[in-house]
Amino acid sequence: MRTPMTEDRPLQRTVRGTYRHGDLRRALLDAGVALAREGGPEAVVLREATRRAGVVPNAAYRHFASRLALLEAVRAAALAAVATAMETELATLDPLASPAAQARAAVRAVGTGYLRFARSETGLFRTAFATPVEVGHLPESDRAGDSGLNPFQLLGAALDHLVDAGLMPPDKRPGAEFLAWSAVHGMAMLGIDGPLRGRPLPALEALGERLLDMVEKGL
Amino acid sequence: MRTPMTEDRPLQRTVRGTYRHGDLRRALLDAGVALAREGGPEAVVLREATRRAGVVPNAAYRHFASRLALLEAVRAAALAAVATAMETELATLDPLASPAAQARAAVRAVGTGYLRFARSETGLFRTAFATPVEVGHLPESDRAGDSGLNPFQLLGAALDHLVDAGLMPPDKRPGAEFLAWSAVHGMAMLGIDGPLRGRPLPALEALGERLLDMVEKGL
DNA sequence: TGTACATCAGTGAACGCGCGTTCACTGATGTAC
DNA sequence: TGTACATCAGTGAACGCGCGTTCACTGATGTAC
Repeated sequence: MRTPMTEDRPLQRTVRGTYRHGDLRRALLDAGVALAREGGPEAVVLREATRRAGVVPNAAYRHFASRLALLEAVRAAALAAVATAMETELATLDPLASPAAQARAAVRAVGTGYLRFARSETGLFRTAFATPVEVGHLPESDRAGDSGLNPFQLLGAALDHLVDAGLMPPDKRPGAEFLAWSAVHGMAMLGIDGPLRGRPLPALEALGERLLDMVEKGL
Repeated sequence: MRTPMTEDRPLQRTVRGTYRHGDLRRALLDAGVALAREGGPEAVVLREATRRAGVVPNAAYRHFASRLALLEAVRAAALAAVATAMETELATLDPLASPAAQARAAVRAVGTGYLRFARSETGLFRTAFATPVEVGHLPESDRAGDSGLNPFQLLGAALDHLVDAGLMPPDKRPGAEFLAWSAVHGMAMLGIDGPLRGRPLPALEALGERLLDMVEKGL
């Protein structure tokens, strides 16, 4: 039942050789992200992270004040990963299209990136958005992608372009990100927890497109 | 930190007097529901349920095969509560309105019921919809409200009426419940976990209305 | 109507588990002289 | 360039916790005769 990764880590302690680890903070964070990827936020277990880093459990306390502090750092990394997924989707857009077409496509790309990430990186997605607690605040940049924007800001920017292109009345703009986000977030969650779980990918993609149609028309 | 409820329950064991409990299954289920109400699915802890029922921990195994079986029963009860909330909202509708107006209002009522339930009974809502595992299957009726329909079926029925009233093209009907549900579910979740948490109630109600506008227009 | 007995709901005691966290320590590093 | 020493990253051992679950039991109930 143990993964190979878990299994051979104890060796690493021996393998390390040096008393100092080098960059334990980084190693713990990486291990935490891997755990989140595999099992969501509740899988981010301090002792397991130290095991994977090849270090004694309490060594973690040199770098994180508590399990929650580690989780919060992992969460920021997960948010950054979502932002990157969105940016990847945005990068596929046709730069030659009209501004209006680009604006619409950007909103869709942001939504598609979100949905795809939720599907392919469910554990990280849940860590980013379905973590009950939210405590310490880290530098905002920890949650951002390459563009320096976090997922929420990327959506906001796309909606701004929609207004700029005359495709959305400015008076509808305030709060619109919550409407678009709700739709997409809900579908993502229904695919994880709910009635959409386990549906074939093409069906999910098609449903996602219809959802984005609805949002576009409804905004 | 202990609630009064937790505190004085040990007395109940003494108070009971009888060796047989009477209806322990019911008592455990009620306790489980209370726990879910207070803290969501992860708060449904077998030992605590038995404590509240005034009984020794392993007594639960006469009535539930495992902690998960209890959780599943609680989950069904939570789903039934959501259905009831929807039905309550549906009952406020004007029966004199035109069929078309009624159909539209019914869809909104279902959505509003869902959103309000998520807000007022967050723990039960999370238990109903954000429970990671889903194992044993109970009688479908355990998940239903007074009408005998579960939340999903209530939404489906409302959408059917929309088609009947000529407000929705029949070819758009298949899968439409997933679109509507996504929107509403997403907003519910953003209000629990996400950026909408803690917003003032009027703002949330207004956002909910706008979301339902979007769904109506977009479907 | 009274008694013997099977049934089974609830008891008592114990298990192993992995967790987060605290303590006093030891050993490597790098800085001040 | 060489040595003394402060710093602090990682160690070792232990804690208390509450959990789900198993076992062999005991006591009340209701059914068969």
